[in-house]
Amino acid sequence: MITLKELAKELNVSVSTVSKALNDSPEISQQTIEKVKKLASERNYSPNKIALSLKNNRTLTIGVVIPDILNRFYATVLNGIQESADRHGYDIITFSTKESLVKEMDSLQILSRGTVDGIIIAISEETINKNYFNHLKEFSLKNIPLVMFDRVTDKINCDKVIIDDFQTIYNEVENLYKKGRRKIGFISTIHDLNVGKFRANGFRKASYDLYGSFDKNLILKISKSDDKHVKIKNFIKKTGVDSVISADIICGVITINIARSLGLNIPRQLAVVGFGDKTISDYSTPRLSVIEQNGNQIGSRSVDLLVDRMNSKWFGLNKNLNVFSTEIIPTNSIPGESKDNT
Amino acid sequence: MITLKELAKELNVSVSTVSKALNDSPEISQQTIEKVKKLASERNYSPNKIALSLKNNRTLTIGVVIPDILNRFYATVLNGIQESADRHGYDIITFSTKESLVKEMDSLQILSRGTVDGIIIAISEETINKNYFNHLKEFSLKNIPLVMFDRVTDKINCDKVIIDDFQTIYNEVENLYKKGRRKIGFISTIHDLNVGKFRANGFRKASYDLYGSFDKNLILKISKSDDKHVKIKNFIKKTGVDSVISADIICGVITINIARSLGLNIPRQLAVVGFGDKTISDYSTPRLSVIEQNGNQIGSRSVDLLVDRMNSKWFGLNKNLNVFSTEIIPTNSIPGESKDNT
DNA sequence: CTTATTTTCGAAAACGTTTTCGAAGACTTT
DNA sequence: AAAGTCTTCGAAAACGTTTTCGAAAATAAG
Repeated sequence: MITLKELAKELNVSVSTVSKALNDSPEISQQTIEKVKKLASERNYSPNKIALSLKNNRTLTIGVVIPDILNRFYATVLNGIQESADRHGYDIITFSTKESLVKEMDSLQILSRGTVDGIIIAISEETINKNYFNHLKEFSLKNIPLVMFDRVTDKINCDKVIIDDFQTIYNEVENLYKKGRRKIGFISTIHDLNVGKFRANGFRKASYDLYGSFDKNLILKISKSDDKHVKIKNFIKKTGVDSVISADIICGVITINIARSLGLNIPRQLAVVGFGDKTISDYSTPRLSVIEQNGNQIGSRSVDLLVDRMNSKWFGLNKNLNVFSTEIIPTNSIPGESKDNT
Repeated sequence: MITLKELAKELNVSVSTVSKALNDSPEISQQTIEKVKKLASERNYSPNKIALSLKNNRTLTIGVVIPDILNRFYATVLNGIQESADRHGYDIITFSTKESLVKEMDSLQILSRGTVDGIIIAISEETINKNYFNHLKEFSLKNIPLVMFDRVTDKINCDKVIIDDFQTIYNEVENLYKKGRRKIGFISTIHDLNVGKFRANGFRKASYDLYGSFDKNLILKISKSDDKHVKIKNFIKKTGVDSVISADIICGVITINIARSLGLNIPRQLAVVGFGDKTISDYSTPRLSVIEQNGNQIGSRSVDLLVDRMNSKWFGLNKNLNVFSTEIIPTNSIPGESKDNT
């Protein structure tokens, strides 16, 4: 790493001259500017980012905290964050909390030590369950901009980016109903998460609105220790559903496979649709129709909101810093062959 | 962000006293140490990481450059890197190059500006194809430790972590042969990558060794624009294979689905095994038997090697800095029901 | 030829730490 | 009481930048 000082010594000028020359300051003569730039490029000098950060009190780095990087949805969001951060000239430093509150607190602690200009976070499952948010509140105090996505909480005042879980499922139920489905089932492995509850509520409300009643046997809750294959098979056989909505990524595919091994025709005898992403649908024959949460867009919008807020913090745009927005990203319906396409 | 200076002013002592007190220096009396620590914890002071980095010429940060974060294998490696870096007290800053040489160069350029102590990288597809590695060579010159994994090249001298693609496939062919399979097929969507070639070579060599000959029709190369379902279906029908090895993650699952829709019994009439990871096997019925590249371990070992090298650079352990090691991580065979288990 | 103005550069401070070294005060030892 | 030894602290430098301000040199004006 070559420094300004070394360049200066070699050229017999002062450090300040070198700095100004490289920044095309009018204080410096064209002649020396060229001389300096020539040597700088020979030695391929580029300014030390750490020193700049210290001087400017800006790191041009965003901290990202997600519950699990192996979860494809969060990987997609991270991808969107990367792209957008890149566009805005920010680097990102990532933490994966493994759904643990302690790890989340540790990560935030590290990030609060001056390494980042702002933070994007989806809180962990444990954090939600324990209803503990003090570690997040401190950021508001420290005046470090914060954006939450997907896993959010009312307890914290900040910009948020979410999808409308309730409405999405509601619409999907309605959709299936319109196609003549009269026994719609709902499978979920995430009923203890907020988003899981919202989705289940959407299902429940739609059932009431459409049928005038709601049969709770049509909801299948699967926990981590359960054997998914067995529970789903029993569910299909016992309830005799003619369609199934899966609240999570994997169960949709499994349902298709099981239904076929039970000799059911898809989608004629059983329509299947589930949350997921495009690639997942490749894993089943016929391809699963998926409701896609646009992870890339969620990530990208989170960065936009964060950058906005950081800018108004530094450059004092006339924005009211106490008004926070919650942005709802629409879901996409990706048609496969596992339900009736119009 | 409260600073030493502010604490010092409030306590009417010098900055150096505060610093020493917080670090339990014997120069400072117990009395003032306690006084300082009390106020520091009240204000929950923690030292600014940027300032420390500048002072110590150490950032305690590792740069990670991967081809695509949406590729589950790389996400898994990243996960392993995270965990191990965490254990060693390092943060990580990530770049996803989208298989682009330019993005790779940009990322490395940023990382060379003093933000990281070392770099872990899997080079992009374009980089391999264009055979261009100058941007990597500069790091050896700048004396920034570098570790490559998975996508590596002989052109660069550094520590490397890989799996033995050739031998893994070779063994798998042998395995199937021992179970009585006599028409073993090989499906690949990655034949233009190094690892893809190694795997194909393993297949070819094993065929020669076992059959004494090699039928090139038993290799199916699928490119990005192809319809996987169609090509695989034709392949199965035309060749009449009794077993299939998939060189990539997804084709194994698809093959199972297609075979079943063709009425083939799995594994009796067609055994299927493919590269992938545990979770992927859930997507098929019967569950796919997978050859798992231990991404977590690859990531974790990469960090270990890097930390070793950084330590010997700073603390000058007697290690010879010009001797580099290449570590081979074994693959795991995760039994599903899609091939004959012993 | 003197004075005013511009051009061109350098010294120093600042960002937040840690560390070296010197100094003042307290306490021991004769 | 004088000299020596600890104990306890502060000033200053350093890490690599940028920026402010002042000064010297060069040019222009009188």
